[in-house]
Amino acid sequence: MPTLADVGKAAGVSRGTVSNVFNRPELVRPELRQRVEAAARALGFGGPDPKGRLLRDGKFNAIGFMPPGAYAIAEVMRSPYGRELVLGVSLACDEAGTTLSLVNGTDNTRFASIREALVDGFILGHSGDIGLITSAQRRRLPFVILESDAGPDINSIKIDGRRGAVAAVRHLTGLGHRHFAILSIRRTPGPPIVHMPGQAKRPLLAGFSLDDERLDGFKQGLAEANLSIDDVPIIETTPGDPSAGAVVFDSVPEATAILTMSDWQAITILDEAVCRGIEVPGHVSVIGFDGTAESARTTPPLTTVAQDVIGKGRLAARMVLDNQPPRQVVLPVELVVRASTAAPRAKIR
Amino acid sequence: MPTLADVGKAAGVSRGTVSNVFNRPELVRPELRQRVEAAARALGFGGPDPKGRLLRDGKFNAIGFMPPGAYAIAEVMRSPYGRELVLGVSLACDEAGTTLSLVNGTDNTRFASIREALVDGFILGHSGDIGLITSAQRRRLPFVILESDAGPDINSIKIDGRRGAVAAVRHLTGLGHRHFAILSIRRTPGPPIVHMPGQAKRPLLAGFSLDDERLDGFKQGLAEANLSIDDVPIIETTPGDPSAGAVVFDSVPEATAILTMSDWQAITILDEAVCRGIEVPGHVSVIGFDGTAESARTTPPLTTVAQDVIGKGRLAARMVLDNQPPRQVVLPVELVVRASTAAPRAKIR
DNA sequence: CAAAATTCTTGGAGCGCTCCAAAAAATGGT
DNA sequence: ACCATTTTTTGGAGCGCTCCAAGAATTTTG
Repeated sequence: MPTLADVGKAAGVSRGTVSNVFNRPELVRPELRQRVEAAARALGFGGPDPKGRLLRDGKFNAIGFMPPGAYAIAEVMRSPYGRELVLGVSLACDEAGTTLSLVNGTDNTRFASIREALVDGFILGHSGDIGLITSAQRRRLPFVILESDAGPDINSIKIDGRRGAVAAVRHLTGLGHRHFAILSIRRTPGPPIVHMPGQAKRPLLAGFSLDDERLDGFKQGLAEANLSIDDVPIIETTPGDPSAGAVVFDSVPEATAILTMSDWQAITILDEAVCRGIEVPGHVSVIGFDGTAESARTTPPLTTVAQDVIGKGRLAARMVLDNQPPRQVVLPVELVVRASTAAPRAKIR
Repeated sequence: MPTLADVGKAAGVSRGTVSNVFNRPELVRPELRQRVEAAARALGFGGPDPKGRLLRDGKFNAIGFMPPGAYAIAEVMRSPYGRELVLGVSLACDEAGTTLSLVNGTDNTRFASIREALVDGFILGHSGDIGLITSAQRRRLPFVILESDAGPDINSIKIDGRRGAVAAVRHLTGLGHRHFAILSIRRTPGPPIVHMPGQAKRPLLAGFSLDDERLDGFKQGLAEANLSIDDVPIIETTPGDPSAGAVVFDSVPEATAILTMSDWQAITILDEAVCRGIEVPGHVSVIGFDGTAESARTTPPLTTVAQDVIGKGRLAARMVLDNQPPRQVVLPVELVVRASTAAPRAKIR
């Protein structure tokens, strides 16, 4: 690869002049400029290498997005929530003329990824791993963490998951439902885990504040209707796991209402329901979470606990870009009632 | 920001030793290592700055994705096609442990973006602008261009758009349709442009080979049924423009079949049809393009010219990552018949 | 036509790091 | 105690660039 100096030598000028030809052409005499340009072309020099400049002035002009938990970028792109989040971030990046780096990192390389990412700041998806946060702090770059409790010195944005979960349950108990199943999020790869009532070690408080809050909200909502979450089966599934629906219907056939933690999970249920000829909301009500665009397009359209995912992504990017003193933002949620929920039938299928 | 040298001074060791502490800790005596680590902590040094390393060994470990045409990243993320494409790319990036940079660039900054992007190679969305390609070549990094004719020295991947378009028309004419409307892609911002038959300057051969090929395929398909594309209204709309449907129904009320260039456009039509009480496929048949996941979830599910978008993205990333001699890949398409197309009713609404 | 003003070009310094050959320190063997 | 090994640490070189003060060339002015 030729460098500025090589071109300079070929054209009989100095490094600095060649740099000027490319960066401030108005500073160099037209005739000389042409000579330099010709030399550059002859050598196949395509302009100053950004690496050099980078070291000199130190801005990457990029922000990084690190997927939540231990997910890969592709898993984010697959999930309706993840896509809208990235869309929101990209909106802010577009405005700011910044590159958006989707930073990869498997479980064991996440720390290295944070240390090495070529970015001016980053957005961390939620994580139960406190180590990631200290790792991010060490880098001394502005960053924001999503859906995690991270204390007052750290930028964070989360939704009011508890309130959303309560609202979901109230809606359903108000409709007359008494038999629930909860679809919770499995945070490790693997098949669905079914926690039936009475079993030891139910997955409350697993360390992910996102999940814990919602579960806690479900608990509260159920309690308000004199129901105990301890009597409700909880199924942990990996987001997008297509077998989720089958497992739910097989292990909790008596449920008339299914609470989920994401639209994606709810959609999975809807798909399986179609396969089995189970009617939604006739036989069973399903409620999503997030209020993604997809939730409005399903058949039937999903009742869901909506949040402004795009706005959240955009805000996250802005916080990183603006680099103000740390804030902890809690975004509101709103129950959007559509057609996937209705009163239970007197007799169950 | 403290540097290796600062930490070294504080700990009474050399730059090189500090570097070793962070990169090859096994090389340095435990006791010394601890001293250095303590000094680093005291100074708030969070590890070697990646900028320095970068200049030294020159790999960004990232590939760039530059949106097609003059679109912003957010526009890519919004479109079903764009999302799947990025998903495919991210899949390959995950496997390779590479960062995916979504490179921003408005019309006037695209060249600069290519020149400056901190990537080891890139994927260019289709473009009518040959300048972009030379600009990319100058950078002398592996790159691939999507859906464009770029000659034999350049990596490119495209689908067989002509064949797909022909198949779409055949399907419809086979069903008995004789009255068409074509939804083509407007490549500049702005409202839909309606080209009625007989008007001058119809938008065939607009310079985007993607569009041109499909239009040409439509033409051929129509010709096979003794129909002329010159008699078919063509409406150019910006992808995702919600007014597209209204414009089509208003300006071509006699059409019994609507050909589009993307699922997204077709979905727009479906939405508008619902608003107007127009039945699909009862009153009008609609055919999509791309075969994205969304196309299977609409009501009714879309008949569409399907391609393997995810596979395309993945292949593109692989080509960049592998840096082999240039190839020109043409991917097959397949007409997926679903429920948005049917024989026209005898009498039009 | 020399001096002053202006325009253009130069090359040193330095960005922070890693590599590596060589020096220094520690260890081991006799 | 001494020399040969082995283990640790050192610091120069260099990655490619931009900035900038200073020097060179050119143009303007009196």
